[in-house]
Amino acid sequence: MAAVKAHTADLATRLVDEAGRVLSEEGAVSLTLRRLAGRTGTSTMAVYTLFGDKQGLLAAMYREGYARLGAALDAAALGVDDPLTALATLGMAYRETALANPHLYDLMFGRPVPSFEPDPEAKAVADASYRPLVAAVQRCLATGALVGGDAERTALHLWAVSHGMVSLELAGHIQGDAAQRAALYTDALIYASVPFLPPEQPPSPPRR
Amino acid sequence: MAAVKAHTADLATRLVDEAGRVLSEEGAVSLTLRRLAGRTGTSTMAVYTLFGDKQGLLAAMYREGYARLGAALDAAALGVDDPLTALATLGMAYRETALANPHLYDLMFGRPVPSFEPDPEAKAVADASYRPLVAAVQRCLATGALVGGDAERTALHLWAVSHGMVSLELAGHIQGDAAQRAALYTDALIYASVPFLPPEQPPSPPRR
DNA sequence: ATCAGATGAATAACGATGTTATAGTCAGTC
DNA sequence: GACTGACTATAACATCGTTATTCATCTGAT
Repeated sequence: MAAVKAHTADLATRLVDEAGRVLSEEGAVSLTLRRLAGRTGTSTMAVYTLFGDKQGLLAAMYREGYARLGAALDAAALGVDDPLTALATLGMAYRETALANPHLYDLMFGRPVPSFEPDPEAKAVADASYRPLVAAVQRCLATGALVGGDAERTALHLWAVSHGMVSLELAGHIQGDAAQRAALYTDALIYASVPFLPPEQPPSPPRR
Repeated sequence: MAAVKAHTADLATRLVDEAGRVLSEEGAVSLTLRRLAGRTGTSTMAVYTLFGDKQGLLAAMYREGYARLGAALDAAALGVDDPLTALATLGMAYRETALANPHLYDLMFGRPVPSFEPDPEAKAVADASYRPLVAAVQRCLATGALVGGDAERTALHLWAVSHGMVSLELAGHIQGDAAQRAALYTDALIYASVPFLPPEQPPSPPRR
C-alpha cells in the first residue's frame, strides 16, 4: 500500500506539474483532461480518482501556485541583509514569478469558475504566501527603515501596488518595452513605500 | 435595409446586454450560446452572424465593459468642483463599478482565453476609460493640489493601487466585512496619493 | 502458493458545448 | 411576380467534462 500511495502521489504531482505546463504553453482553453491524459501517459480517470474532478485539479494547481509563490518570495528574501533591500527584492521576485506563469497567476487571482471557492486549506496556503512580505516589513519596522507600526496594513498596500501593476501589465495596459515596464514597476514600489518612510530622510525622487 | 440594420444592431446590443446579465448572475461557465439564444428568443446562429463567433461576442462585451467603466468615471467626476475630491470620487466609483459586475471586470482585466488579444479598437476603448483619471490628475496638478508634473505617471500609480485593491478584494484576499474593506480601500487611495501631495501641507495620517 | 476481495485505471458511452453545413424566410429590386 | 441577397432556424459534427462499466493489479489470509 505504501508503494501504491507513493505511486498515486507521484502521479498527482506529475498531473499538477504537467497541467501547469500546458497552462503556461497553450493556455486555459487547451487544458483538457484528454490532452493531459495523453501527455502524462494515463487516462482521464486519473484526475477523477486523484482529484475528484477537473475543479479539484484546478484547486490543487491553485494551492501549488501559491505555494510556489511563497517559496519564491522566501528564497528571494533569504540572505539579503538590508531590510529595505530585502523588501525591494521581494517586490521584484513577485513580478518575475507572476510574469513567468501568467496563466497560473490568472488562475490564482482571477475567478475562472464562479463556483470555484477555494477551500479553507487553499486559502491558508494563499495567505501563507503573503507572510514573507509581512515578515520583511516587520524587519524594516524593527530597524526603523519603515515607520507606521502596522506591518499588516503596510504589507497589504505594498501587495496591492505590486499586484495591481503586475495585473495591469499582464492585461496589456502598461505601455513601453520590457525595460520600461520594469522601470515603471520599480517606480511604483518606491511610490508605494513613500508613506511609510521615516520623515527624517526624504526619499530620493524616482528615476525616469 | 435600414430596418434590417437597425434590427440587427438592436439584436447585437440585446445579445451583449443579456450576455452581461448571464455573466453577472450565473458566471462565465453558464454563458453558453444556447442559453443566450433561449433568453434572447433567437438561435445560436445570431452570435455567428453578428459577432463571428463566441470570442467576437466576448470582445464586444470587453469593449462594452470598458465603455461603461469610462462612462461611470466620467459621470462620477462630473460636477465635483474640488480637484482632490473629484479624484477621490473617481476612485470610489472605480471600486463600485468593479464590484457591481465582478465577472465582467474579470473578463476585462483577466485573460480568459489565451488567444483573446483585444483588437486595436478594443484597446482604444480600454485606454479611453483611463482618460477621466488622467484628466482629474491634471486638474489637481493645475491647481497645485498635487505636484510632480507627470500626470500620466501619477494616474497610472493611482490606477494600479485601485485595481490592485479591487482585484485582491474580488479574489477574497481582503479580510473584514464590507465596511472594513471599504475603509481599507479608502486608506489605500490616501497612501497612493502621498508621494504626489505638496510637501507644504503634510498629509493627515489615514484613519484606522 | 493460491485465491477471494478490493482498489485503481482503461475503455466506452452520455449529455452538452462550440462550431459548421444546410435549408428556410423575408426584405428590396427590376 | 420572380430574383437576389442577407439573415435566421434546424440539424449535424467534433470535442469537452463526466459517468458507468469492464479490466487489471495489488493486498491479505489461508
